[in-house]
Amino acid sequence: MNNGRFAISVHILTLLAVSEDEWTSSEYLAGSININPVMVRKELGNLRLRGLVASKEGKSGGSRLAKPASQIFMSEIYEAVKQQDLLGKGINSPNPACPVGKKINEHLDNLYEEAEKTLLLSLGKKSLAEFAKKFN
Amino acid sequence: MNNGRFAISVHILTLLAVSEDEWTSSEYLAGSININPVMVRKELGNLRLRGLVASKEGKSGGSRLAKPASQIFMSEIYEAVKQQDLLGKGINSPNPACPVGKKINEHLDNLYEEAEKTLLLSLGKKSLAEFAKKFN
DNA sequence: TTGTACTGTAATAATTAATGTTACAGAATG
DNA sequence: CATTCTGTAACATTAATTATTACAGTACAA
Repeated sequence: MNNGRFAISVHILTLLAVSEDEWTSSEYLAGSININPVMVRKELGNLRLRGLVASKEGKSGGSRLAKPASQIFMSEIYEAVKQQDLLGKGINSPNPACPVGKKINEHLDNLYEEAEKTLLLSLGKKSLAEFAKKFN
Repeated sequence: MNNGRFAISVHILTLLAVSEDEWTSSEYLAGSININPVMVRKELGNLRLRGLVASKEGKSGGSRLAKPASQIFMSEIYEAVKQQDLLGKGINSPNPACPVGKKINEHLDNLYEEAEKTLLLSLGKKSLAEFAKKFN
């Protein structure tokens, strides 16, 4: 899982939650996170795809939450950002001639899947609204 | 967290669990995992440090579990391998002039810590013995 | 006592992944 | 119709991961 992007996405969404009904520019978001605006736009693109934010092009455009912060959960952000599995799915190419090598990826995948379920359960209890409240 | 190394460590330990009372060479382990023996030795070094394996130098040397597979848990392996935190601690340097930027790392850290606790709880339920049994 | 089969580890190289940057087309506003 | 935004491609840079070579040291066994 890509940990840096999770932090960036939460940061973006928190800023949007704090000024929930304004269109915020990528430039402004980038300023708070201290990264390049293009990185922010890329991340916004992903969050948009996931239905977490909406963006408006053109002058006085920007981005805002696509739904109330109370209806966005950390598990959604986690899933939006992750591309790979938590502990790494089938990275190695173990020796198929070895009884352990032959089957290990399958069994590891099972293990990862279960662990991830637990993690999502935990993250699913925390809403963005709750998180953003800490910054008042 | 370094996902590839987790897979490698579990693989190594599973092989050692399967032939629990033999000294297994890094060459053999590397053959099943399909990576370089030196990588295996590095990983063994780490596992040794954590008290999970014992190694013997010299001819007819090798490695074996330092305690019964039934007393080794996936959470231990996870902790042995991880160096960084699950979702990535304080990677960015957010703008301290922004009320959100100023405090976000602290709040993210809290979130990560809790999530990781849950994960460890889940991984702590699975022993290496249980896992290795799947390969019979 | 010496050859052999191992480990341990340093140094370095190669590869891959993550992050950052520049550039510019297109949209909406005022 | 100039301005201020977004969206995205293409590319550059940096960092992390993984692999390799090399060799000293240890233990066994003939």
